[in-house]
Amino acid sequence: MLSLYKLEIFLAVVEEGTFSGAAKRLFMTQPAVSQHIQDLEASLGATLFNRHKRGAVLTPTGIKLYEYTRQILYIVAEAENAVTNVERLQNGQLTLAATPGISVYLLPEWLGGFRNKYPNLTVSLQTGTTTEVVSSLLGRGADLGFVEGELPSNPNENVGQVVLQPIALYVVVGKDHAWRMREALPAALLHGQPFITRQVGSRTRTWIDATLARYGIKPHIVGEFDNPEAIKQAVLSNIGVTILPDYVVRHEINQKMLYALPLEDVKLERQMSLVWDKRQQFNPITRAFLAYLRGLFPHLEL
Amino acid sequence: MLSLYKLEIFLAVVEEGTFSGAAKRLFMTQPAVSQHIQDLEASLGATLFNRHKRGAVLTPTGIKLYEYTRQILYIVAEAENAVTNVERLQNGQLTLAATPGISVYLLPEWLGGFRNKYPNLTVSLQTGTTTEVVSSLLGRGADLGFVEGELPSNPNENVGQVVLQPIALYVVVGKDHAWRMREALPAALLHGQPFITRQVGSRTRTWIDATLARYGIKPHIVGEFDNPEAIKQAVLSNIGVTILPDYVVRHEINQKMLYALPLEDVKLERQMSLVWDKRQQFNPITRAFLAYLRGLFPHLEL
DNA sequence: TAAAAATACTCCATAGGTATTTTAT
DNA sequence: ATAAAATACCTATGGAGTATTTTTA
Repeated sequence: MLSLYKLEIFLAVVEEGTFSGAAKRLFMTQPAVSQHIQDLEASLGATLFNRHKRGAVLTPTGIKLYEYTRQILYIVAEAENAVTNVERLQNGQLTLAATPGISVYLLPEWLGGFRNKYPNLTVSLQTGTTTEVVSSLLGRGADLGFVEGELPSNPNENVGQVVLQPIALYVVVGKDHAWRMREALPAALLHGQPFITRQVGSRTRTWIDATLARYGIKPHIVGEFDNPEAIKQAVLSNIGVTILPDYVVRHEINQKMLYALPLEDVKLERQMSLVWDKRQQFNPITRAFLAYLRGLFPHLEL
Repeated sequence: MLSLYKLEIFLAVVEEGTFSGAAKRLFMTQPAVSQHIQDLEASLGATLFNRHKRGAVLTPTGIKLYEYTRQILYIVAEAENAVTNVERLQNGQLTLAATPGISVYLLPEWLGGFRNKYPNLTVSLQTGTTTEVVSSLLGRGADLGFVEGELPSNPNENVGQVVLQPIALYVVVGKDHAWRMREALPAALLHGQPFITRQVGSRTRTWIDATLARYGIKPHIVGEFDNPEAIKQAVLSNIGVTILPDYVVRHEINQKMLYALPLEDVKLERQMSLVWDKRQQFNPITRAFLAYLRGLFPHLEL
């Protein structure tokens, strides 16, 4: 008998174009994929792919099966959505991927409310760069992703994106810093300042560098870290100043341990977006999470 | 993830009304069925059946899943039909059920041609009474059935039937019998004759008894066997006469070892029918066999 | 020759069995 | 009391892994 699992693997091979690519997407090994496709071919008595050096090409029979497979997996997903009772699900899992700031400062709070509503579900959270978040989505590693700013430059047609909220960023200085009482700051003052920032390659770093460079400003980098928490600690230790989203330093500002100043002449604002894999339907748990998110972001129409 | 196998088991439970009934239909044990339904319920976080003394009753969620399941299994069957290459199938199996005469004298010949055309397929043949043939079909033990005469009196709405050909029956006598040279026989002569026939309970026995009784004829039963071959051997040994379909004794008549006479005043004719389980689609191999049968019985429109 | 797929093997998880207990009428 | 389902436990097959070879552009 045909099996949905084998059909999913078949679909992955079709979409990825190679057995090894499908294996990667499905987090399994290439021999396992080979085995399943061979099983399928044996149970149908037909060849599904012609194997070439640069990947696997569907035979006419394979094309027919592909059409049916899409229908079948679609209706199966619909059935699961219709009958899954998320509240009572004992072994359900939601996997989210997010960039470090969101992951550490925002998601835990949001998840608290969700976990409260659905105590049986397991929520797991992956932290990584925007690129890592996207590839986790496309590799089916994560159900939803949260990113700050733009997506990778080559826009991927398989990735859906919707803005959740703007993120205001501020220049953040320590409690003994000369600027601490200023209302706002002319951007030019940052030039040559001891500056703590994200590691090269991070999208946030690229964004800050580009934004300041547009005004001819180049701070003096004294520290590069891969997460906002480390940057905050460095500023607390008076190693230098930085630019961070408000939510990262909210607590320290209330405690008057840090001070956040807007720039007078440069608008420091990015967007926080929700991203997902457009190629597949949301599973019931993801849908429940989206419904919950709608409570936090009423404009969300997903 | 949902699995087609579990959905098939779910469907069987719905249709049979009890777990044990489903187990019987699927040729598995009741604990195995319980296990699968529990798995389904756990993976959906929902109860599918309310268990009562007299079987399992669908919950509202169960009803929804049942509707989807029918759709899903239907389209999966369609997909299999569309892409299965029967000729190349290495491990395909066709299971036929037939009553003893058909099974021994007709099917082997028909199957010869079929096996020749599809050498990779395994064909297996079950021999039993009409009732056994039908329950094998409904229990998914056999793909198609062949029966002589009518179906069991309580007509089963799940069983499809189509007549393949009429079966002419003759009085058969041994080579030393006084009647051997007659063209035809008045039925009355059978009264009190040493007669060999099928065992009580056989549909053929019932039919012969009823047909003769309608003319007030009651032969003297000297032998009861459960298959036509044994009856033929008994007639060859001059134990008595019998009534058999022509195809059973064709060879012996050519060899002048037996003689077949029609009755002058009673029409001895039954129908041979093909029967199947209307509740499910034919699988690809069964379809191939039906296509082949159409070559032998051109009027067959299945 | 290099990337992709197939093959060979080993190991473990799951599915199915038997035997038995629990449940509901 | 009895039929149905659940539970407990054991076994075996199938699916996945690693290591390696074969194929083909």
